Amino acid sequence: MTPPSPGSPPGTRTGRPRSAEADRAILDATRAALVELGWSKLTMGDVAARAGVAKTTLYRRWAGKNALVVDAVADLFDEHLELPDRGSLQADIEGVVLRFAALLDRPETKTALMAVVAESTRDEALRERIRSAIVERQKDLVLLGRERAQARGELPREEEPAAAARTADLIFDVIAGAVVHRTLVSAEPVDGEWARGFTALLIGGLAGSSASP
Amino acid sequence: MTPPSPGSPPGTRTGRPRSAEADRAILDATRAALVELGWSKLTMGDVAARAGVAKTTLYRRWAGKNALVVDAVADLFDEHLELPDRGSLQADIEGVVLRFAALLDRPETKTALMAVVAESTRDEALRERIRSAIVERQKDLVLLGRERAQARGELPREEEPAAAARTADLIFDVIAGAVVHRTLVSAEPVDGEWARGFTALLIGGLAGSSASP
DNA sequence: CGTCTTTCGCTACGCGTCGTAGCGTAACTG
DNA sequence: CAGTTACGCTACGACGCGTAGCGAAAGACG
Repeated sequence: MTPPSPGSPPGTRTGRPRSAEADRAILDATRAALVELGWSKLTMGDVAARAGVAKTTLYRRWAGKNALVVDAVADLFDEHLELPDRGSLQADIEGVVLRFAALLDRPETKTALMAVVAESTRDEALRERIRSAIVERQKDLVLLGRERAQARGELPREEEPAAAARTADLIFDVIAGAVVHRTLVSAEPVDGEWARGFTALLIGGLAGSSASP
Repeated sequence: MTPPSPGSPPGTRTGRPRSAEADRAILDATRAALVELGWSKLTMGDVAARAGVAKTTLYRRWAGKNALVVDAVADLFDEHLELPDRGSLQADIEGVVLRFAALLDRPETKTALMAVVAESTRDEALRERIRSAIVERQKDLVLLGRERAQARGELPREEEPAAAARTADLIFDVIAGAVVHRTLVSAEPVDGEWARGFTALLIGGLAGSSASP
């Protein structure tokens, strides 16, 4: 019924294998449809037609629009997973901010990310999927930058693991939240100037000197 | 055809007036439906049935789901528009953070806010409506707290208006963005402890002492 | 009071999307 | 070769959308 036989190498199934090309075509078509139509007007039938596959094929692989779009945009977040060491905390934060902003600036992600996050408030599985496929990867960049700063002595190390984790969560919420809010709610560009001002605020705080070059 | 006569007091039209009670019933029904069904499963027909009005009445007043939901949640944001002076910048920021968090914690706003923001990426009029009805009011609270802190001498005044506006925008994006991200993406509660840690970070910056009481 | 104007509830409709069922065919395994 | 799974295709019922048309109700105005 399900596996060919218990004990055979997992991933090796009998029968016709799924077309990897179809997968790629569907995800590409989904991103194209997001650009042209946006989240709300994207339909499964349209994606199927663009990808050159039958609508039933989509439903065999994804439960619906939510899951499909999450996978489609998650692909974009796979591309930039390295953070070059720019030598200072200030430069590293600016780098991760600008990189995250570049991803959010794409029309596919703009319209899709907030929509799936909105859906995730009522779908725990979807939230977990978003978390592992998108959020956690961005968070790793932030953690990496923090680690480097601590190695340089720019930031204090926290010994207690729980407190360190809380601080890391806080920093990530601040960075990601600010970039998302600036881009999607305020609808203003995250450019180099904004990144510099934000980084200065994050490092020095409100009490620090006003951020003017 | 359109106005009774050019020159008559605007807002005074002949004919049967619109029922204010129906307006209230519809918005109440919309919020109730958001709680029970969430954004994606909310339908105009269902809202009309809950409100005890005909579906056509909804369409006479709102263009569609987006506009209706924006007005429904905007009502919630009208309730808390004062910020008691707690005497210090730290306490004022914690106050505004907790207040904003309390609004976001409602199930109606959780599911609706991100959805309409997502739609607004493709609808300029909708974005403007969100901005004036929701975002700008929260921003005023932040500006008020900043003004008080400057009066107390806790924060420096910026003389150049353009720079001051940029800084204000930045601070607001950081505060609102962090709270939204914590609540909706990380899906963790914004409680007093988090508010204290966030405020300490915002005021003192990463370079400041680790925020441990 | 009667007339005019606008809103209201109601019914009915065409349209598009959803998600699934059923079938014959294609691809791969042993 | 037989067995198994994926695929394309068609068709279908269900449902929400947004609108049209109607008679009745509720105020404004003379």
